[in-house]
Amino acid sequence: MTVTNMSQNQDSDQYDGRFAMSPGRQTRTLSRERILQAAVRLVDEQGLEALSMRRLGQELGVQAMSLYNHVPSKAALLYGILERVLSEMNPLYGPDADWRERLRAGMGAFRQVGLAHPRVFALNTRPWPGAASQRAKEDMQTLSDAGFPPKQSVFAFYALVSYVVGFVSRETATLMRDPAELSEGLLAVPLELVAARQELHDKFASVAADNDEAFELGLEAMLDGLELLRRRSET
Amino acid sequence: MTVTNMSQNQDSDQYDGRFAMSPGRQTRTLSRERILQAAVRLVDEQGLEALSMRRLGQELGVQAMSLYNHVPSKAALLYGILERVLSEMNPLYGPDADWRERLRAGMGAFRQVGLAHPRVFALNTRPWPGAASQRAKEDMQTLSDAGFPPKQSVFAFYALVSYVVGFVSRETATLMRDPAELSEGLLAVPLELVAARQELHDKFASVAADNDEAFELGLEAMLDGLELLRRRSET
DNA sequence: ACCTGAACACCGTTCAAGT
DNA sequence: ACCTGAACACCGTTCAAGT
Repeated sequence: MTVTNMSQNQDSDQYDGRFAMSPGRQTRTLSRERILQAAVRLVDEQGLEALSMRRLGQELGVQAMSLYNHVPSKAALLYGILERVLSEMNPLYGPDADWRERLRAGMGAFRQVGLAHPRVFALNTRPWPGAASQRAKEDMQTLSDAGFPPKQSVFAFYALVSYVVGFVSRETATLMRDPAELSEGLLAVPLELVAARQELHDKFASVAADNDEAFELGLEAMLDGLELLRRRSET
Repeated sequence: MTVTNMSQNQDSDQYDGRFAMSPGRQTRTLSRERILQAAVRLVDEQGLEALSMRRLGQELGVQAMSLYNHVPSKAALLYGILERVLSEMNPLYGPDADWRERLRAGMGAFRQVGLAHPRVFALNTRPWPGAASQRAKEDMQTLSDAGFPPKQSVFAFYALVSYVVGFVSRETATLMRDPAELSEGLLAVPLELVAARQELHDKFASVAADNDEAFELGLEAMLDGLELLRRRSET
């Protein structure tokens, strides 16, 4: 508001502009990495609706337009977020695990990243980025090695991954939904329906609670079903 | 701008405002029903991103703000769209169909509405509206009648519906995606990844094509797995 | 009761300009 | 090479005003 010149001499010791930098924390220089990191944090904390270029810039102590020097568009940013999050997948199984153990681990790892980043999970309808499609290839290979014919290896993988995607998308959607939001917020579900759902939920109170158990039941059922299929196609 | 009184007499015969009404087709009066109908059509044709209050108003030959006389918010509008589309579900099975046939029909009907309205399907992470949650109850009852213990009836239903949701959301997402959009449009998938995917797709060319077959394989596997479970819990 | 126009506080992105 | 400010063409929604 007062003097604005003398920008390039730094003889004054009190201020070098570093500290006067507005609410955001602009200390290190901007980079794709730093932007994605901040974006994931913002979405984790405030949800996808809260992510705008302006808001993200602010978070990084920078003008919105500066982001475009490192990221071509918001769409690319979203894709980068998905990529970053899915690359956290880390299925654990021993070297001599059978196909069921391997696929169980793979699907479990996928669910875990969903639970770790529930508000990011909605992005998963995009084509899978590198890390995830690498995982897909591995799993299909596992199925193939286990004796599934080529076509069935693909279909069996689709079957498992469809189940997990569906399960986790319901799970994360409910995790993110506080009851208040249900009736008036983003969703605007009519009130009588909220009541009806409440009733249905009370009815199965303890039941609906245990997502882990529900997840495993479905996963094991699918694995059992696929095992039947595998045996049937063994010569 | 000129005279503004004489509002309640209607002696002028030339114009009653009906024909001077701007590009849109404002013939019948506005109503929630008419709005939802236009909204579904707009989303079916142009996608969810194209649906804005202003655009929808224009489609109906009316100012955006007029919509708020019949619909409380855009969120409510979206929910209405989902409701309307999901109410099209119509599973067909004979009166003496067993649980597998019933569930197969139920899940098939769900997939069909997804295929009929691929661009609407993304809304399905919202809590299910009346028609769909009625269907859910029916299916859980079927499972219960077939001998599944109460808890397993719920979980088995979740398992099936999770599979279908996951499958159809991948299916509709790919249906909606033209290759051009992949690399530059909304998705902004990096080019080398597009190539990699192309390669993977070519590898399984004829395979990936047949979604119907893939869907049935997974569904039957799940049903088989659940049948094993059911038999196991029959005393 | 229903429709409108102007306004508010936002968006993503382009572009010319600064350093 | 990277950052900025102003501008453009949009958003959803409030509110006072018209009929």
